[in-house]
Amino acid sequence: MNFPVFHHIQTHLPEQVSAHLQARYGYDAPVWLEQPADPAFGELALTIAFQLAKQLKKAPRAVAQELIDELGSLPGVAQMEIAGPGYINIRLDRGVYGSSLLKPDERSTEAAAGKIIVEHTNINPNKAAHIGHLRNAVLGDTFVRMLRSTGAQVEVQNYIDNTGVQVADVVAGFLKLENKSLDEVRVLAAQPRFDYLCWDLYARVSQHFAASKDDEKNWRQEVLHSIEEGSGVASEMGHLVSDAIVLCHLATMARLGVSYDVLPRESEILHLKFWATAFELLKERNAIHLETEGPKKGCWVMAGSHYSDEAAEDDSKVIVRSNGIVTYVGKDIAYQLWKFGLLGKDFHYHPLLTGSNGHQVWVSTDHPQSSSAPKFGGGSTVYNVIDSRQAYLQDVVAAGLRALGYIDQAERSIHFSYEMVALSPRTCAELGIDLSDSDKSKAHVQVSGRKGLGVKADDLIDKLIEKARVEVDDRHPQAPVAERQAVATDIAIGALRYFMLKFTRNTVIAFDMQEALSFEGETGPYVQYAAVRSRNILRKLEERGEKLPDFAAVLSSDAFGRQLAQEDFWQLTLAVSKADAAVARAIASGEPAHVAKYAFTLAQSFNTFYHDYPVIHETDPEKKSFLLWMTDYFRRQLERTLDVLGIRVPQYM
RNA sequence: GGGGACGUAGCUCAGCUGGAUAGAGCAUCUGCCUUCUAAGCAGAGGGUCGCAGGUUCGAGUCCUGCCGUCCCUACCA
Repeated sequence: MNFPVFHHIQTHLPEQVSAHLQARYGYDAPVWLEQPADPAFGELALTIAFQLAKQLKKAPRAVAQELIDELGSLPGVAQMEIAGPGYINIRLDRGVYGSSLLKPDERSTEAAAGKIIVEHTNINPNKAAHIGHLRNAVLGDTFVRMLRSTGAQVEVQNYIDNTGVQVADVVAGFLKLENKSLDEVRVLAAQPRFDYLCWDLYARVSQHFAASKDDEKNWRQEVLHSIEEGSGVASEMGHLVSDAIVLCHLATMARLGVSYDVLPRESEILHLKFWATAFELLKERNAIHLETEGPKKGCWVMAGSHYSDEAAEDDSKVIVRSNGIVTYVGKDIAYQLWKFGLLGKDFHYHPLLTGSNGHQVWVSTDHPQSSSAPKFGGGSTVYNVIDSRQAYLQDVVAAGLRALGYIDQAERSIHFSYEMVALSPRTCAELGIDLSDSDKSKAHVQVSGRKGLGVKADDLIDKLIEKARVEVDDRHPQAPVAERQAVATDIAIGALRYFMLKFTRNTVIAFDMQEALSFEGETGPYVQYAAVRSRNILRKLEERGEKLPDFAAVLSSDAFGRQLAQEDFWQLTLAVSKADAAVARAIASGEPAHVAKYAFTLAQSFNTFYHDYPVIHETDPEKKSFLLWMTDYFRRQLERTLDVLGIRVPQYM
């Protein structure tokens, strides 16, 4: 028998019950265990008697009784009892449960189902990152951490659209509005916060083009063409700008502990003819067709029936424009094919930079390199972390795979969607943003790069650190400055990451500065504080010349039975042991918010425990050992869970 | 017009495949720092789960209709 940690019980107990039902009644539906609302009802509950009662035409309570009698004793279970109209409440053996927690963590050995690719961040490299991008990166990075914590093999990709209109517009701005030469831009790009400069320039260019005449729009097209073809001054400047801004973005994300394995770039998708290859495939297998009449005459389009059951007959998505230029979706289909290893082509790579943790980031190039990069792409499942507004385009991409006959891969192309981050009216006012009357009446206001409307990621991080620093200085005026700054940074990042994770994905966040700057209540710092406190107890113990006992030697199953007979100890232990179950559930539902929620309730449990039991001053030896074990167990689980959330535990708080 | 998401406490949000008395945080109010740090703890008030039907032993959760909010519906990305 395996040891009965909660997650294990929750997954294996139903299997045993299910097997029994199959053998006894020929009943074949899945069996689920529930967690009763009231802890007094036990740890787990079966509601299967209700369904079974209907089939057997017996009273639910009678069926429940029959089940209890026939199931006999199950491992780790102390007793089962009937409650209410026919619930079967399950009480676990507390002594066995507690002592099983002393055994070292056993990593799940579930068969690795191939490589999982997670694509996230994907910021247009033409301006500074804003809070919306932070939500994307933090969600993606946390999901990656969740998957990796279960032993899965995960590759993180950050797609760089370095040849699109957004980069082109900034280049147009430098050339046309600013009359800058290549060398002048090169100097600017080497300066700090070049991304801020481009943020402002992009907003100005967008306003300019919005009000401009047609001849200027033609000129704008020329810049875009030059960049797509990869020749001319505009193209060179495009690379200069986008390469510099990518580095800005990586630096911003590194502040949050977000890193990547590989940066596939659009310029290589074009120059290495990924699209040309995909185009041939799509034509060959009739996934797209050439429109011969109507408004889309001369375009290669995908019929609406490929990507939507609801599509009208004339619905179609343009993949190649009548001027021969492929759309973004077309390039994305080629990219998605490559991710699954279905394109028959690969990028060349060169090392871009090495993170502070020694992690190597690679970027695509179009020329063979001497250095040997790992094998990228060829995943078995692909998660694209992209905001929900692009659901339609993601459907088209998956439909492309399906139309090519890659049904399984289309199924495994998962749009990990999330709602946008908007701004609260109050925060807009604080930022000095003038709102139109229609915006003023709304609950939140959309950020807009074109309007330069938004909160820059680095500004927010700076502000958070500043605020945290005030609190740290207040509490630890004697500590070295560098140390206080490091602590303030950990707290600020913890607050930010937690804030981005506490909402479920399809909730629109109305970003409010005041709310985001809070360090109390359901926040990252609250959880960090619990972890710090647990460490403090153990540190204080050492300062007193004591050390942690050998728990396995001191705490027998009987000892656990005695201590866990106390109801609050039992409830706390249960709560702490549910970390794996929480992560498993969060992966199944695709909701990192569930892990955040668990971390918070875990911290709440610890703070209650901390308040109620002075661990170090306990005089009863067995109880003291137990309390120390609880403290240490809390600490480990808090640290593990925070690690999954990408939140560091500060030295002190 | 078509497609999608949402509507839960004053505010911001959870609510796991339909289960037992609908939960947090913030805000408001009342207590608790000579104790392992009060970024904390204990407690109080606050709900026709948008409205109306339906399915079910059981509905915040599933179905239908209505009302309201938001997003998408480009030869932009």
